[in-house]
Amino acid sequence: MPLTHDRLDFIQPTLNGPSADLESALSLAIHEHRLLPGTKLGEDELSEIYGVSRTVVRTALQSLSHSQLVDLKRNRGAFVSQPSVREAREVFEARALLEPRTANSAAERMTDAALVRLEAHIAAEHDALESGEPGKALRLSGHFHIEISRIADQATIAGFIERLVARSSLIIAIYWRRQSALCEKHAHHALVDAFRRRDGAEAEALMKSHLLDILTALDLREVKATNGSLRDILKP
Amino acid sequence: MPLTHDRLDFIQPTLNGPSADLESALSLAIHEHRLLPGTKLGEDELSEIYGVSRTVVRTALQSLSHSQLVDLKRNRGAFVSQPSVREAREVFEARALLEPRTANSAAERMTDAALVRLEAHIAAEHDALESGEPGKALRLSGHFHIEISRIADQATIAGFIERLVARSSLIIAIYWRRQSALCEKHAHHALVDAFRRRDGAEAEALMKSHLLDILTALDLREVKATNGSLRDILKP
DNA sequence: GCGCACAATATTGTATACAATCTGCTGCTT
DNA sequence: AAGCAGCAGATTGTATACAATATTGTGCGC
Repeated sequence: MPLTHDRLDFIQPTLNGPSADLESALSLAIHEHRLLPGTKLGEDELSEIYGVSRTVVRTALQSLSHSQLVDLKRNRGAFVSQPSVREAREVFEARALLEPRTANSAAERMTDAALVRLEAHIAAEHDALESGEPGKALRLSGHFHIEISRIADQATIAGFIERLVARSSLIIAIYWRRQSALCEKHAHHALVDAFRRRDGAEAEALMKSHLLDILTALDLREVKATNGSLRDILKP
Repeated sequence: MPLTHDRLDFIQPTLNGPSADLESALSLAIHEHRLLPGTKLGEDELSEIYGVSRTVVRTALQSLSHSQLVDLKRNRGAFVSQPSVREAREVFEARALLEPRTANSAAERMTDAALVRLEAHIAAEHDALESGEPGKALRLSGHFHIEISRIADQATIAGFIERLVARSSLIIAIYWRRQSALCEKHAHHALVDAFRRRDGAEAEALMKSHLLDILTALDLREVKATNGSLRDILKP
């Protein structure tokens, strides 16, 4: 029986060294919107907090910058990324291109075990919402998409989707409009239903409209109250 | 009048520090098949060759590992990646998914300046072949695809394609069968012709068959004379 | 002679020290 | 008072030293 998807799903404990742990911790915080776009991530600061040397902090930050979660500016430091409106649109265009087809493939290759995993995943999302952890719920709902892409069994494309989901989390942090409630629960449930019926076409359509729903719930106008970084939005 | 595309097109001189330079140099060598998959990249070795400290070597290697050009094994070292047959198929499936549509977009947004760039690019490929630099020609022909994706003006997808092209270079290094000549010249020329006519549908079709041509010219069977790494192909 | 254990060597991982660069302030000049 | 020069502080970039780990070589026992 699968565990509820907790942080263990994100963090693979110390096998790749301390820097991977720190990277996971920061990634988690960003995905849960505890670290907001624009926040500066000082090296000394982090090295003190986590009790490691700047060397490993540096490694982790570089890694995060490659996955586009943080922006590394030479001689200036590391900042949580702030995708522009343009990038936001591009990310969701790319997702609309990749994910529906991937959902279709996933439906074809769906196994009972995978179905159970997805259902447990949705349950965990629900629990997180109930227990007043919206950040965790948001992270899980993003991870739901990653889980699907993995079931589709195309590691390369799954990797791209993982990047896109990560970037989407930042986009949501910046451009989400408060009034529209984040009710992915229904959409995810409908997807699982389609998967259960191995209905690829339906899953594809559902995923497509689901992504569109998210996109239209965004308020894609420049600079929503940037905290932290400053000056970068005024420069050119 | 655009310069012939030389290494300057790959290397943006020291603005991001020595590690970016080293990364570019290694990336270039890998793309030109002077460094073959499986080759070990020792840190001391590189630091001596390029006259920099291991710190910057390390940074460069990490960067390359994130773009999947090198494989970083904890406590073992860095090796030029060796994509498996399965990965090879996935990469070309992903390319078949992304690039034809991207070529279509590129045709729509094609400008005269961009056309000139592409033509110069093909000329450079030709020159490289003529002057007995097949590695350089191969690298350029890969970069041709990246150039197109940039013209399509979708940075996110262009980034994905760049990764795929890089990985394709490794795949070709491993699985290319000698007998089939690499005659991309004709395909690239046909693509430019379609672009010149702003014929998106034609460009899309051409790109699709072009990718298929490359894929079918590969000999996708496990382990073609792996040099270097060993043991990893015998382990499980 | 073969196989295993242990030591020697080499290579990577981490921490720390020093250098380079940027930021922000002070105080002078106009 | 506004603006610029230059200095002080802080932060990042780089190099080096040390620790941990894996690989290789040697010798002992069988």
